[in-house]
Amino acid sequence: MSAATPAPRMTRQRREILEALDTRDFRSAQAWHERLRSEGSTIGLATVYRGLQSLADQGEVDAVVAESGETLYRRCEAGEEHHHHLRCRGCGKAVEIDVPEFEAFAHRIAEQHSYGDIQHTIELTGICPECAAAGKD
Amino acid sequence: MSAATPAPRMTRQRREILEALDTRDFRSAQAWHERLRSEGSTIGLATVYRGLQSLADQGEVDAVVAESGETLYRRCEAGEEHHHHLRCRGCGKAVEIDVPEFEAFAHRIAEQHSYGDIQHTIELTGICPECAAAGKD
DNA sequence: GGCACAGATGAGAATGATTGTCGAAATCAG
DNA sequence: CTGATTTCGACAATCATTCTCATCTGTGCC
Ligand SMILES: [Zn+2]
Ligand SMILES: [Zn+2]
Ligand SMILES: [Zn+2]
Ligand SMILES: [Zn+2]
Repeated sequence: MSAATPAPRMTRQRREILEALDTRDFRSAQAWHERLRSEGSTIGLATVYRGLQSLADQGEVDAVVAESGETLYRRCEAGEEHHHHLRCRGCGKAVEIDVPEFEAFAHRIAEQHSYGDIQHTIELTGICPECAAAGKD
Repeated sequence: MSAATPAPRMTRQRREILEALDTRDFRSAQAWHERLRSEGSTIGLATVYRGLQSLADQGEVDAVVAESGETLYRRCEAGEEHHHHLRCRGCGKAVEIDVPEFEAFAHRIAEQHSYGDIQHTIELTGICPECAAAGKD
């Protein structure tokens, strides 16, 4: 391995993105961008996309693909382990869930079928109490 | 009840789509369209999109959203129960898997957090033996 | 501090998947 | 067959995301 990832520079924009990611909600890149702008930042949309992707690669943020096909992001607990979510389709609020024994199950199944380089997705979505009360069903 | 779903008409195009869906692979709407065209059909792209979506609503085909955000489709066994897949990221080939007790687990978690209208996604992806041999890793 | 430069930014164009529009063609009840 | 309704298909329009490229800015070095 010749190219160790060349640590991203800490620019004003990157810092702003990190600071904006304070809520526990999953939001789209465009939504985070809007928020940053509404708080006075002049950051560009492309920069938000690049920043969030880079942070996701580093494991600093979680990224999930919604049914609509758009990618949603939220800050991840520092150095947290691999995990899954129960996410609200209305507001993006999510809680982390533990799926005991699933990791092992996945590998067993993969081996049975001789599939390699396994990845898995487990996402639960629903409507949170607040959104339900607001009539989003 | 005024508007009961007005059963879709069986047109030549709809029949062609069903016939094309003979392999066990997950492919994009565009890929299925290409195949239909290459086999002489004059069906339009929008029609393929509409048809696949309609069939997915009826449960005739499975639809999954890939990491890229594009939606992949494949015929589902007739009247089959809700299920999940182990899919090859190289060629789309998939096998259906059984995830015992997960359905119950999902509902228990949802109730603990008072989330309603629960849906869940479990997808395993990997590289199948053929694709691995072809060097797609 | 001051310099050099690779990496980062931002405005806007480009892309690519999907959806909308609308006149023409097909389906189906009577 | 006839007319009401639905579906087609070509193509324009959307929308999220990526690319281009001229400009700016951390960072390592003196
Ligand atoms: Zn909510
Ligand atoms: Zn996991
Ligand atoms: Zn299936
Ligand atoms: Zn394969």
